[in-house]
Formats: sequence, C-alpha cells, structure tokens
Amino acid sequence: MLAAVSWVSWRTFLAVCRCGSLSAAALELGYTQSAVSRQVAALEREAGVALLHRQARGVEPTAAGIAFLRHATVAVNEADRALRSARSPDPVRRLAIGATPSLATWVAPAAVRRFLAADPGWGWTLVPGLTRDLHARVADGELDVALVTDAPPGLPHDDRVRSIPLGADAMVVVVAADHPLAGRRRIRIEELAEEVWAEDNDGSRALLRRHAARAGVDPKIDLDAADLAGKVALAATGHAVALVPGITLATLRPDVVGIPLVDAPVRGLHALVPIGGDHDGLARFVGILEDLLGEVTTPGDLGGRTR
Amino acid sequence: MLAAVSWVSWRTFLAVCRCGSLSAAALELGYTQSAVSRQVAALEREAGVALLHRQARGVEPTAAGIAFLRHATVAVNEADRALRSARSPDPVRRLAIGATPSLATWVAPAAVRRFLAADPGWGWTLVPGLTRDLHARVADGELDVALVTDAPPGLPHDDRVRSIPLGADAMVVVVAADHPLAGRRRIRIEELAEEVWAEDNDGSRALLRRHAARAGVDPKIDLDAADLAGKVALAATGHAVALVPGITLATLRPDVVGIPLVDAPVRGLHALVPIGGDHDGLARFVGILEDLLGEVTTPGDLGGRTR
DNA sequence: CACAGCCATGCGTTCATGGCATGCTTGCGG
DNA sequence: CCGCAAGCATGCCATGAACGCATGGCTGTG
Repeated sequence: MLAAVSWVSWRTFLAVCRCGSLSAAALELGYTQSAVSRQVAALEREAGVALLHRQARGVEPTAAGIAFLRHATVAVNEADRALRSARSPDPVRRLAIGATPSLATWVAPAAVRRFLAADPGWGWTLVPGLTRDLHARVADGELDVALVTDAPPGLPHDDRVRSIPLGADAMVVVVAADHPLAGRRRIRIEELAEEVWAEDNDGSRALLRRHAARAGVDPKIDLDAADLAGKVALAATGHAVALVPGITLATLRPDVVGIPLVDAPVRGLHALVPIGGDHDGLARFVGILEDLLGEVTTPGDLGGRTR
Repeated sequence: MLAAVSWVSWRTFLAVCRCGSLSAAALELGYTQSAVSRQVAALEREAGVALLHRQARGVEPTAAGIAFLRHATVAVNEADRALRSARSPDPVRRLAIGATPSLATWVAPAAVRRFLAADPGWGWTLVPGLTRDLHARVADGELDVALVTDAPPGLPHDDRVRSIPLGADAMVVVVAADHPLAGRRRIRIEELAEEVWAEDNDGSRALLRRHAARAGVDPKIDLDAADLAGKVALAATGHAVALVPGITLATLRPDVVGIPLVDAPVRGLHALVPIGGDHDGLARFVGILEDLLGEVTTPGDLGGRTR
C-alpha cells in the first residue's frame, strides 16, 4: 500500500493516544482496526514495553507510553519539518545551543543577543542539560555548540567533539545585602570561618571544602538547598552564605551581594563543538562567547552587584 | 528483513551524509550499496527533491539535503530518546517553553528560574519563534506553553489551544545614557517630536506612528535597524531614540536609559497552553508568569535602569 | 585510452504489512 | 445469571516493499 510516509506506526500511535481507542484511530486513519492493533504491537515489541493499557472501553497510555508519547510527538513533528524544509529550503539559519543550568540563564542568552545584534535572521534554540548529555548531543550533530563547565572534571572523550576553552569562572561568595560583610570588595575564606554555609550538591560542597581546607578552615555546611537558586535564597534571608559561580552574578536577586573571594576556586568553561560541523555562524558565535567571557572573567563585572 | 528499528532510511541518510558516499555508508550499516541507493531514492521521492548531489567521488548533500539533514538529525535522535524513555520511563519531568524573541531573552529564563527555585528536578527547553509558529507547536502538543504578544493582532484560532492573558507590556522610550532627557522619570511623546527615531520593522513602526499621531506628532523615523538590539545600539550611540517593549528593560545595555512614556502604547502578553494538556507543573509555571509579569507591568520596574 | 571508483537499475526472493474473518475479554442490562 | 455489545488480538492469505546479486553507465585519473 502506501509507501508515502515512513514511521507510519509512530503516527498511528499518536492518533491512538489522541482518540483513546484503536478502532477510533483506525477510522480516522482509514485503516482497519486490526492494522492499528498490529502497528501498536510492533511498536511495543520494538520498545520492549507495553505502551498501552487495554481496557474494555478503549485504551490508555501506560507510564512508558506517556514517556514515549512525549518524545514521539516531537520526533514526528520534526520529521514533518524535515520534509517541508527539504521541499522549500528554510532560509532561516538555525543555531542549536546547549548549556548547563548555570550558563543557560545568563551567558547563553546574552551571547545570543550579541550574535543576533550583529546578524539577525538566525533562529536559535536553547537546550539546558548536564555536561554528559550535552556532550552526546553535540557528538550526534544535534547541537551546534554546548556551553559546559569542567567541574566535575573528566569530560568524556569523543573524536567527533572539540572542546574550546573559554576561560575560567571564579566562584564568588554571596551574602545578604544587609549582612555586615556586604560592603566588602574582596574577602578571604578565613573571614567566613564562623559563617554557616548553604550548599546544594556534592560537587559544589567538595569544591568549598577543598578551597577552605587550603586556608586551614573547616566550613560549617549546615544548610541544604535544592539548587543554586535555593542556596541564594538562604543567603538572601540571612540564614547562610553561599559559594556560587561568578558567572551567575548578573542574575542574582537584588537582596543579595556577591563578594569576590581572594584566591577563589575557579572552574573552566568550555564550548563543545562538533568537529567538521563548522560553519561561519558557529565560528562567530564562539568568538562572541570568547569575548563575552573574557570581559566577564576579567576583573570587571557584568552588571552584577559586587559593590 | 526485520524492520527492527523504524526510521531506517532516515538513519541511512544520516550515515550517508556522515560518510560522504553511499558505498561507505552501506559498509558501515551492513547493507549493500544498492539498498542504500534505493533508500535514499525513496526518501527523495517522498521529499520530492534531490537531497544528494551525485559526484564521481561520492555524494554531497544539496541545499535541500542540508535543510533536511538538520531536522532529520533531531527527529531520529528524538525517536531514539522516545524508545529509551519508554524502556526506562524518564523520571525527569520536562517543560517545553516557546517564546517570542523579546520574551525569550529575559521573561522566559526569569520565570524558569523561579519555577526551578520552588521545585527543581524539572528539565526545560526554550524554543524562540514567531507567534504563528509557536501557536502551531502548542496545538501539536510539542510545547507545553508559549509566551507571545498579541501585536500584530489576530492570533490564529485553534480549539486545541487556550490563551491566557498575562497582562500588558507598555512600550518604553530608550535614549543614550548621556542624552539631555536621560534623567527624566516620565516623558510625553510630544517632547520627542524633534528627535530622530530608529525602527526595525513595520509592526513596530506602525505602533510608533499611531501613538505619535494621537498626540498630533509625526515622528521622524530616519534610521533603520535590523532588529531590537540594533535599534538600541543606535540609541546608545546617540544617533536616535527608540521605542522598545518595557519587558526588555532588564536586558538593556548600560549605556542607555529607558524612560516610561506617558499614556504609552501597550501590547498584550499571552501564554498559549494546550487544552487538556494541563499538568501541575504547567499550572504552576503559568502562575509564576502571572506573578512575574504582574510585578513587571505594574509601576515598579524589574531591575532595569529607568532612573 | 583503459581502469578504478561510485552510483543506478532489472530481476528474483523474502518477508513485512494490511484486510478479512474469527475468537477472546470486559462491562452492562434484562 | 446470561446474552449482548464494544473493543482488542490473531490466524490466514494476498500484495508489494525492500534486499542482495549482477550489470550497466558515468566520471576523473594514470
């Protein structure tokens, strides 16, 4: 019958989920119920899991089915887009950017902003993710570039990916705006020996411990936060002080102050780009990143409040 | 032969582009060269365009092929992800957010920031796009929410999409930081009658004209910029003044100042959400948007420099 | 000018897919 | 308690899609 469209069964599955029953989907798609049944069965065989929960009155996606459905929707739509854009080549050039959470909220948008200022007419997408995930996506050619930190160290190696150092980001101490030390321009870790620290994850905790240990201090890490913003919230309310990436200064809430640390721990920032996947837009974007981070990681600040 | 994995010819095409020749791809995939040739031919038949440029020394994607390749890569990877996440349902909940360019650089990340502060453990993606495109993606269930403006008016209607008003955004005048009027807290359009205006697109130009006409002023729109950032750049260098969405204030460069306009033109801000696609995370995110934009669009500012 | 490398295509075979008819499960109502 | 209706699964058969093999055509090179 029709060869028209591949991944027929994927579309069928979407229709089934939309309709709530195999028969209804069959009617909508012009198949018989049995064909639909088989297509779904084939899909389930391929996934190795039941995607639908069969009931007397139709079907309902299982947990696996729901997870599958979400990605499948994107995949099928993207496939349509692929065919459409082949027929009428999309003049809009597109930059797919990945970034770790701390870089996704400020650095990436700021770089995009500059990039577009010099040459609009580019589309872009921002995908936040963890270093490992982003690395894989760059290797697969799905992302044009990923912004990552090297902490935790040990970027996986892949000869399809090149890592471009973008400079280093010094960690900064964050305290409440009305904290006695808030007016300081620089500070030593020893002066914070009596403070309570908030931390959110083991990597960050280890970084703080290591840095403090060099100064012979054992920091009191007594408050746990769920994430970076949580740490800052604890600092803002005066419950603790926190160590955050300097790169996030510009996005800090107004009721906290960031204070540069003397001899601060630094994390390397890298752009991951696909080898051989170069194009002029990407090169320019990386250049902008280098400039941007050059400005930021040198003594000046970036509009953040360091007082 | 078992169709173990669907998307066969799509995967083949990716391999061909990676290898640079049909034979090499055939070798890599364990097919014969003829099978690969046919698969590509089928794909081209489906697309209706030649995707490869046949040469004596292998093949090379055509313009259409390159456009196709970009989307196909994403589609195939997403399909893999669908299968993987079906096998081990992904505990990470994910929020796919779309936003128009002006809302993508600040509002969306800021809202995400708050969202994650209250409940981390969510993944997210930001897709910038134009209102029409975003609307379609929400209807297709590909996006959980899209942030759009109603100017130009006439959002397409679709009974799979609900529009939630988020408030209004007043346009603001931007002048160089050393401009004589830079210290003003508010300003009337009449006072700017002698200024040169920079504009970047017809919609924005019309908005300015209409607003000025109400005050009996005919603005001198003498400078063309490529986009919003370009307009602001012209303002920063003292060549012109510009009208920008108030929502972008926080992202303005430091060498310009935004001045609220008396009786300013406003554009409605809306969140588009899929009907029936509700979940608690989405509801909470929309709530955050309402709060955030409530704060911003009321007299206070958002950390931007209005002096 | 012959040759090597690479792609397209005709032919025969295999097997995946869809339709048809039937059987099974479940929930509902007499 | 049982028959019935709605809805999914499956055995059987026909069609044709897709693969391998072998061949032919094209192009750049020695």
